[in-house]
Amino acid sequence: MARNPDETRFQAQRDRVLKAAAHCFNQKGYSGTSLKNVADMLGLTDPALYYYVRNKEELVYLCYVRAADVGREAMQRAVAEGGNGICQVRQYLRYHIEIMVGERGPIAIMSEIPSLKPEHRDEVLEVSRQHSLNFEKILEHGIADGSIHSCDVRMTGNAIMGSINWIPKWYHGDTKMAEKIVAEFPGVLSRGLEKVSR
Amino acid sequence: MARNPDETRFQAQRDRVLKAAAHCFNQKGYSGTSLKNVADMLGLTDPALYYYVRNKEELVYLCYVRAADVGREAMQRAVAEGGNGICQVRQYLRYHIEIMVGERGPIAIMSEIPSLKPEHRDEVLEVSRQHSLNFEKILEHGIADGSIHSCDVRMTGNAIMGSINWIPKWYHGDTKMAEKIVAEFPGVLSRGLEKVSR
DNA sequence: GGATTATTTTAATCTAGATTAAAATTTTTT
DNA sequence: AAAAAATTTTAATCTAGATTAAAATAATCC
Repeated sequence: MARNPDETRFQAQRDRVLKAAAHCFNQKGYSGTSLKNVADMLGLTDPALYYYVRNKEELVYLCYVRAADVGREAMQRAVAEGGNGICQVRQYLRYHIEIMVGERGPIAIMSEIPSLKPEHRDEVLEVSRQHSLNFEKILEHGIADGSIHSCDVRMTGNAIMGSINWIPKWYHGDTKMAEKIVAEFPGVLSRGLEKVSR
Repeated sequence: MARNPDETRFQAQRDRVLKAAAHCFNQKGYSGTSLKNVADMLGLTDPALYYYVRNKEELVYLCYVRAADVGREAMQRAVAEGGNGICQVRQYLRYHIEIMVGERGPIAIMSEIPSLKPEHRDEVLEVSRQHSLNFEKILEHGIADGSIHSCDVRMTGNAIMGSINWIPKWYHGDTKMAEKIVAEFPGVLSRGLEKVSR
């Protein structure tokens, strides 16, 4: 029962489980996906999943942690690169979206946070709140440096995050489409922020 | 068992059921809400709901039909008013959002379409596809009349719809917030579309 | 190649919550 | 105010799908 000291194989397989689960949750909805559905995608039988997660709740939780990590990573990269506010926004959007529609995907939509057990729910909510705050900071930074139009950063952040969060609802792994999304979305979402002479 | 000839009372109560259900689904997620949760909100007991809907699947279905109606209604109003493309977009956004955060709300997020039975699923998908197409038409109209920046209407539409669809995830009925959303969102979402001299 | 550990399976449980049936209550009608 | 219709309740079922237990297979280690 104790896991392999070098956890590489276990971790890799667990990651495959999480991706399969994210795919199912995004496509069929949470209630619509049984553990059997997830197992089938991997050529396994449902009880095998319990080798990788304690239960279904933890499966969802881990999917969400993974989703949160992706967002944080994208934002950190963008901020680390520096540049003015609008530039950081664009880079963040680009990185986040690239990951979502790329190899690392699918990333789970956080639709069922309330179904998580309290500790998990609080953790995920906190992380995602923090993510929003960090995005708002970039916006404020951009307003201060004159690259972003003065705006309500809370509402603007909510609007942009909503767009991103919803992507997995309509993007289903078509690579042709993926390129288009990566090419178009950052622009579409950031154009309204740019400060321009009118 | 036969319903009252003037269905007004029945319909009104059923509408209350649908609103309560939408609220629960949005807050607790679909799997996280039992019929008892919905019934509790109305001071009823779960089997009472079966007087208004055939089963849980139909409850979800009706919530989605209601959500779709709201979107269609908002768009029809906006289009009927005429004006150039950007103006219609703004009006549509305003109307749709006003309804979502107003008295008619909460409106269910369509997160569980795949869980619907085939006929219902197909119908809801078709209606929502049509809604997207209609929005794209407005965008094209705006591009043609010079009020909207040339853009990929599919991606732009997806972005804006995503923002709107996600609203119920973070808006939980605070009226102060509702005013802010109505005041800010249409602008935030449409600003990037405006054709401006750069 | 035998022993130990890791992974998966088959075969049972177990349970929340959806659903149904029948009875009770409330409302409306005349 | 009795009868009929509408609405809701209480008390059982019924079931899909999550979970557990024990056994079987596969991989790794010495």
